[in-house]
Amino acid sequence: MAKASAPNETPDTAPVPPWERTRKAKAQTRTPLSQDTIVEAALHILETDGYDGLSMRRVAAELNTGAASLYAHVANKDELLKLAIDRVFGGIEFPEPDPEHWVEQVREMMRGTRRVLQAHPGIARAMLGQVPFGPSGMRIVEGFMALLRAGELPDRAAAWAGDVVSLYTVASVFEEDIRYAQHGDSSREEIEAWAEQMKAYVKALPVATFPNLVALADPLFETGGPDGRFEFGLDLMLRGLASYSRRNES
Amino acid sequence: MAKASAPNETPDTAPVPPWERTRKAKAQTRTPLSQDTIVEAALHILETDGYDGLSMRRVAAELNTGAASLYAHVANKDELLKLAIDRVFGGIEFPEPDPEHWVEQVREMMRGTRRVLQAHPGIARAMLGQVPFGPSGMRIVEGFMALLRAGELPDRAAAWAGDVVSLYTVASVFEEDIRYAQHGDSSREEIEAWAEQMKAYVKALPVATFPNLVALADPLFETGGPDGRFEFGLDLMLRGLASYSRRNES
DNA sequence: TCGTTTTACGAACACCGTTCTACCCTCGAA
DNA sequence: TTCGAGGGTAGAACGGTGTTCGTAAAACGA
Repeated sequence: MAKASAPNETPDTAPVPPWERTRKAKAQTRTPLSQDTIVEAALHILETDGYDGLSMRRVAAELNTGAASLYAHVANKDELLKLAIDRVFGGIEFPEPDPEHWVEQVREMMRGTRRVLQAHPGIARAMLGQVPFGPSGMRIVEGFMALLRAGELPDRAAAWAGDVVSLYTVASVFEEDIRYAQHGDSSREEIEAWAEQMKAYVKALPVATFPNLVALADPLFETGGPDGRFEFGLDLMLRGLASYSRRNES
Repeated sequence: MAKASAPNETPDTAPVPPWERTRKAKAQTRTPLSQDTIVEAALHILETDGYDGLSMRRVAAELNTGAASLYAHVANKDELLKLAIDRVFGGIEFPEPDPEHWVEQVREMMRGTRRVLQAHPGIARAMLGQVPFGPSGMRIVEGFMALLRAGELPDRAAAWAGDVVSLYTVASVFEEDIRYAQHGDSSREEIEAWAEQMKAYVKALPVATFPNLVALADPLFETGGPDGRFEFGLDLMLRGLASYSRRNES
């Protein structure tokens, strides 16, 4: 189809002369990169390979291009992560504030946030320390502030609750990501066997030295389902928050 | 003093022949590496260069040796981090449990933990996802469990509180580490100017779209001192915990 | 002293983020 | 239509990472 074959598309009879510069054969049609496609590729890699699997070269390979090409669309890896985060924020939902049920609404929002983060392993790591100034991030923070204010918390309590409750939520997912990355190769049975081993180890500790650890071995290693611990910690925070509410909802 | 000079200690007159294998000049006496010295070097680097500054080559350079030498003493970087964590745990203190004041005791222990972690930037990152099975870690967890049980919490609440309260504490320090790493080159004035800029940006948002953000701009960007937000979140958790206590301490 | 084991360590491997340079393509002006 | 500017692509290279391999040197014990 080409009017004139490019040098490295020489007919089969003669190989490319070695003095010619190496240049990858052109795709038939050039589908230009864009920030969107790069972010989507990054999110896909996060899901399949986790945070440690995300490299610029990996993203470029996913898009069948070279790593250097990405830099025409994103300033650096950090910016790519920020864009990915804002994309993820777009999946978080929040309700219209209902002052009678603000505590449950905050709870549900954090549950939903957690689920969205869990769908993108590694994104929690990138989120820690980031100020959510992207368009979706601002929307989420506004929605969260609205719920907290519906609870008639003092302004400072509402503002800071946004920080600490979301820190806890993100950190909780991040810790799970780490755990998953450490054990991703193991089967569920292997992980459970390992946990049983740890529990047996704790139960066998000398009671004189570790009376409380031994006594709490069972609940310490009780999983409580996928959300057990997260829900408990969130509940602690919400109980504490409720005690600040002028609505006295507790 | 040497009976026979090693090849690369040829007298000044003749340089070492280039075909001879390169080998670093021997130190006069061989001070052997040890796990301890490696861990100490790692902790020192964490303090001066942060988590991102910690590489095996950097540790080796600190000890005037080659990175490969470290692997005779630690299995890998991950093990080095675990050892460093347990060293840090050794600096955490906890009181003898006093049932009348268990809430304040937990608060103080978390404050102390936070200070110890802050003294080793980056160690918080390494701690997330780790089960503290080193000798110091077990001691700390036992001490923490003792405080929680002094509060007559249900067993599950005590066990899980250990997880979620320490997760929050470690995450809080980790987030600060990230923030510091992002702004470590900036002066205090520059950081404050940047924060003022962000506040002005938020205040100037359209009120129709972001009524709650605009209304909370001041407290959102109020620092509350170095521990303000951490203390607030910890307080929420402790209030929530107290509501579970059979002592009804709240 | 000698053989074996342990420790040390350079080179190399397979990766990383990013920059530099050259090439290619598109578009607008002359 | 041609030419030049600008933007995008992408390989090579730079300076880095954790780790392994193979070898030299030191330490240890018979």
